[in-house]
Amino acid sequence: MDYNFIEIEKRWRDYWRSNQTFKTFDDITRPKYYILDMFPYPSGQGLHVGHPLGYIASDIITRYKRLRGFNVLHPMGYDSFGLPAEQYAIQTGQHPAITTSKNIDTYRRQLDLIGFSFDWDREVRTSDPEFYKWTQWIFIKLFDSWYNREEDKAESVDTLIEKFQDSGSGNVDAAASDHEVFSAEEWNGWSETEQRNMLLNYRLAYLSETSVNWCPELGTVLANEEVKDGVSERGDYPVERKLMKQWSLRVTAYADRLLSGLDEIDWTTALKEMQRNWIGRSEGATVNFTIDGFDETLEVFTTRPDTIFGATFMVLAPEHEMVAVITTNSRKAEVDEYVKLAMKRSERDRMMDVKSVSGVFTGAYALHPFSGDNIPIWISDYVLIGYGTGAIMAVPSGDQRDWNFARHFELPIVSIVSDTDISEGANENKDGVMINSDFLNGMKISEAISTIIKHVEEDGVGTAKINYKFRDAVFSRQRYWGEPFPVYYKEGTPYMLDESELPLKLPDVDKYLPTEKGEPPLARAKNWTTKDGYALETNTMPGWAGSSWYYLRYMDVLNEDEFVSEKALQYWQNIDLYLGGAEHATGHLLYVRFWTKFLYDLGYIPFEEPAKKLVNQGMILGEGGEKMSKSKGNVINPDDLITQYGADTLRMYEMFLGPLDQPKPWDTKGIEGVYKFLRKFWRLYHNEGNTFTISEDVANEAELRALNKVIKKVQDDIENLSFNTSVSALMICVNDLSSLKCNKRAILSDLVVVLSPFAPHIAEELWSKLGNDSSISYTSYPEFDEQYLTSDTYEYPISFNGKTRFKLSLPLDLSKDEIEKEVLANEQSIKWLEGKDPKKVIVVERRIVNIVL
RNA sequence: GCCGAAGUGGCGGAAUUGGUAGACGCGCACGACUCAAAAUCGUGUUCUUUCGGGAGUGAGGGUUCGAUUCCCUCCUUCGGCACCA
Repeated sequence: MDYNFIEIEKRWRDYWRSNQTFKTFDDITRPKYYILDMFPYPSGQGLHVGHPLGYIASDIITRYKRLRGFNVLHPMGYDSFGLPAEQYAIQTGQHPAITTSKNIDTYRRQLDLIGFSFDWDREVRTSDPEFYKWTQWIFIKLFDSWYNREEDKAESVDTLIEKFQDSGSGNVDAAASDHEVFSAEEWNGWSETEQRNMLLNYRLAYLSETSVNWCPELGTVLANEEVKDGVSERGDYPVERKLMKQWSLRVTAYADRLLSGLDEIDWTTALKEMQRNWIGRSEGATVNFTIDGFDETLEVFTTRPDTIFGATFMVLAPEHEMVAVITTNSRKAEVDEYVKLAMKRSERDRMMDVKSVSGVFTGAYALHPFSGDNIPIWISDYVLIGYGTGAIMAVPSGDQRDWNFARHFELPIVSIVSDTDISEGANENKDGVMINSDFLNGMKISEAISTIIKHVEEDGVGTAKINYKFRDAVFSRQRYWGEPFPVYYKEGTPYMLDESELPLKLPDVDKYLPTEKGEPPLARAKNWTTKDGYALETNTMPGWAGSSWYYLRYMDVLNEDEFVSEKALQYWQNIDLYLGGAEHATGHLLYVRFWTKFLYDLGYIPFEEPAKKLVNQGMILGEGGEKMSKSKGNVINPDDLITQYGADTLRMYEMFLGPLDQPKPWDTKGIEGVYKFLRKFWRLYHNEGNTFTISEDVANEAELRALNKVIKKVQDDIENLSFNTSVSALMICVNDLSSLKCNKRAILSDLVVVLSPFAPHIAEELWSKLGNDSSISYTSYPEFDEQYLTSDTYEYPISFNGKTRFKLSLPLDLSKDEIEKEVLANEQSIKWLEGKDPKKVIVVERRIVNIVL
């Protein structure tokens, strides 16, 4: 075999390892570039060809940037806590740490085979106590912080306690679960437990009884983004709503900054839109309706307060706390039954069945704050407890869902906008002027909105309000294989461990299952208490805890005193380019932004966004165009391809398949083309006998043109992440040089550098054969010479009425008139002119000549 | 239903600011080398044609000397969200 990739690739893998070629230092004399791949969860299946796609792209950029003189941070690690290892542990009794470490070894072996230039000395594993020590540390910081809305940043709870001590809660503007007004005297009179319980309303990590997504099959709660179509993302098990005491993170405090920050970063519009939709900001107002015969009021949120005179009934979510209070005796049986039914229905059923209208009248009436009319209060599951206040004022003329409900139960529909037909459906557009609306009559809708808000606020019945769709993130999991919380309980009140006691390591348990009483697996651990005998938290953190800050740890992975040093942060800053799958749009990528902003607020890091630029690589599909999966049996393993063709071929072929960010089907046959290219490349440097043969002759014009073209094309393409076209450009260049029979050092020495980011093993081999002693990785990318990219003639396409008919080579220094004259005088033009006079001749220099007849 | 991305040969795809549509590769066909095969090399390959041409970038319209590229309407596929008041 002429090009012996097996031998070559092994040689350079060994060389890179023994010479620590890719070890990265904090060299402040050179500009930095931080490029990161989303780290993988090390599953038992190992890698398929889809996984390394992003890693190959990032490795090409890394190697290119090194050639450009950048000090590149390009690390890799493992998101090594997670459900599959735990499920396996439940089945086999094997400790998840053992399975995980075995899987990591497989991943590492596979990654090494592909020739990535990671600095493995900086590897992180989220399940390593030396790593999760700092995850726990950040959790403590979250617990010890509150969000000061006046300053628009997180602060230590000490400042909040001071405010409470000095002047109570009245003047505090905080992100809170439940903001009660109390005086300094009241605060100072409370016991420590009472004070701490009150503070939980403000802490950024807090314990509360919340309605959660409970998955009985997995035995744990799930975050909203871990639930898809009412079933768990992992395993497709049904999910139900359940009230449980859970740790949550107050991510909603950052809603506005998470939104506005999107304008500052170079992420795809699709991804930004997903985050915007997920956060779901909407402007409107809350309005309080008094309930006939009760002291309590019903608060509703509406984005269309202008439609208030069209409100002919109210609807509460079945779970709403007022339902039990206001229901009249005569309606009680029916309401109870409806509530019971609604609670029993799974999320999934509820979603499946959005069309049908159902609901029950409570027997109670609210008073319209302006008209004073009695309006009936109904309950229905089309109103969600989790959004707004869990109650709405129903305006059937303006909202289709309310209209459907009104029609079904024969409730009145009052038109409130002029010239609208509401006989067949609600009018949801915002044209026209208000009617039947008392003091709003005659106003346009935008004017009516601001007017009514003013009224509502003056009358003290409501206030302008911004509402968000997304909720605080539930942060507890009833699982074993996750970070233990650094939390213990004194009489039911949570306390944080001292930092000196971190990491709080995962204890051993006899089984990885919940206890008979239904407690999480950690409750099985012996002596799961503090030194003083206080019970430790038995929940663990969710999978996304470690990934919310891991990118910081790479900068300073061995630091035992801090999660990352200021010095490392000052040099490396945030990620210049982050590559990963779009499936993390509303999970990881929202939380990592949240933690980054939080750490910024506390002054621990000097930037507010984790990644300046982010690219989603498209999925590689099976040969038939469907997702690759074990169950479909269409998984392509990179190891086999590397054995058959070599890693350099695999790398180039994955790039050649198509644009990085688009999904594309795998076609194993196509890899031959890239393999042939590398062999042809090899032969440029070798004679028929496969002996390295290089000429010292001076390069000619044609050879220099081919070389300079590829130098420019590849550098432009890498900057634009257009790797498929740079592979083409390299193929064209090699085809040209082969026809020119070029084996001159003057050309081939630069060419191998251009190829090296893509196919590093063969490049190193030829580089060393060219007589270089050190790795090609740290040489310089060649500069192209403009003079070989331009020419003094241009082959003009000559078109008639926009259709190209022939080509004519003309000197570039001709004027437009001269070009026109030349073209019209040409004998082929005469034929196409058919004796007619051209109406117009368009000459675009260096582009085209178009003759209009 | 709403939001986002994308539709180009038999296939993956190229055409970076409106200027030669189909680069590069796969596949296919034919040829060279060979006893033969593999490998390699060469030639051809959008469709159609009466060999002059004609048509052609999801469909239909528009702007323009000129549109894969810009505008409008629609269709399809993929991804996300989904009773969000």
